[in-house]
Amino acid sequence: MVGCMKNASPPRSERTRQLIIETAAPIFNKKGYVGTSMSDLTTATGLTKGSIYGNFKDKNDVAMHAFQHNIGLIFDFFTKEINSAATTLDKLLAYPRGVRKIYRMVLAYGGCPILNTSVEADDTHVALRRMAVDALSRWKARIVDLITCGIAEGVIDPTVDAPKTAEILIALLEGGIALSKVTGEASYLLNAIDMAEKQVVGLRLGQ
Amino acid sequence: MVGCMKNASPPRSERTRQLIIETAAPIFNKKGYVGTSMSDLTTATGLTKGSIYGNFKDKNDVAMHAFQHNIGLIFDFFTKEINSAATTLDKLLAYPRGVRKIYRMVLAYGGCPILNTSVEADDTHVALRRMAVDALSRWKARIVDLITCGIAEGVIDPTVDAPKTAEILIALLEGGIALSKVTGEASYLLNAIDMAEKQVVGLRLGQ
DNA sequence: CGTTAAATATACCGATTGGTATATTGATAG
DNA sequence: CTATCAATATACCAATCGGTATATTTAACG
Repeated sequence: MVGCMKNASPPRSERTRQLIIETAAPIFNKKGYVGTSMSDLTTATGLTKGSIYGNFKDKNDVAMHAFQHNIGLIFDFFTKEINSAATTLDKLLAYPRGVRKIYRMVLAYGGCPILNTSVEADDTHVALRRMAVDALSRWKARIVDLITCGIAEGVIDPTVDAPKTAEILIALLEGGIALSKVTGEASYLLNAIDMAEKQVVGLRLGQ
Repeated sequence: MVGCMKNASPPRSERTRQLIIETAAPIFNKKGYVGTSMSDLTTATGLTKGSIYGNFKDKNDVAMHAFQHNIGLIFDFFTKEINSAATTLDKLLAYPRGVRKIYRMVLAYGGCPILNTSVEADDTHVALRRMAVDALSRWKARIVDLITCGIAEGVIDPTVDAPKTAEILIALLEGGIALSKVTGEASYLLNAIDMAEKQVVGLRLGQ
């Protein structure tokens, strides 16, 4: 039986699941799906294959939960940044400024999970690829919504192409992260952030 | 003995080397280094492992030559585009416009080899990573040179930050390619190209 | 033609892969 | 304390990995 569970601490299996996910998340992000082996995960977690396969169906299952975890971290961070911004323009600026705030951590974490998964996920990783695409479209939708909101408020030029602006901002930030990661030079990302910021400020109505 | 070789057709081994490199190049670009197996290469080339290992030291050796081949294709293309441009500004515009000209081919090829290698190459692929960084720095240097040239000619605003502009252009194009590849939507790249073009035009002296 | 050496194919190696069946552990309920 | 069952560990599987030693083919030369 599952027992009463008394609302106390989470069940043991749930804690190991979380341990596995949180341990696997940065590993998958750095080494990729094919580059990460189950033994990488047993070594890092201190668990055995029996424990991992008792909590997850297979490697793909672990990878997908790890990716969801990574996406959750990012979205939670930016949600907080956006919520603590007063104006619509500041909410939009939360993206470049948020990246600037945590870019060291992001690079140490292996770069952006969305782009990393996007680049690696060929046709053999359909599920992972779709998750990356979903995360991207949610991100884009948020930016578009903010721009639309800014237009409605009369603070953003109504002739602005919101989807186009969103895609450019995402391309700038994702490209900057990847290039700074590989070169070890922060300037790629920092310059891309500056450009993104300038782009957002340029949306303002009446110059 | 190696014979006279009479300057006729290239030696047989050189032809198989080229076959292996040209066959392996798009495979490595799509599936990555760890994602590509030697049996992938034997299947695709129709050769056997004996033949491949007779012409290359190991998998790394094949991958590096394949990467160099990919980089060569790109650099040759843009060199032609730049050389056929009349003015310095048109030479700079050759980058975004060149990408627009061949973006379908690039996406079908698996995206940009530089970014793909950059994202996958962690600390276990030091040599590949360095090749990607080298390609990036050569690309950046070319853009900086063109901007410097434009300033000297008096056609580009001398207050322009050349390295910063170069890094932004690269981030835009690389980000756009990766995002369009994973989403299947060309708009990411096309919008990034538009932005890059606008950025170059904005370098002009006296608006 | 036959010789020779280079180029390719075959057959195999140990190590590691993802995955599973089973044994062992550990906490909980009675 | 004991029985129970979920949770974890152990031991093993076939398949594939990168790589090599050797056999076979191929082509140029005298």
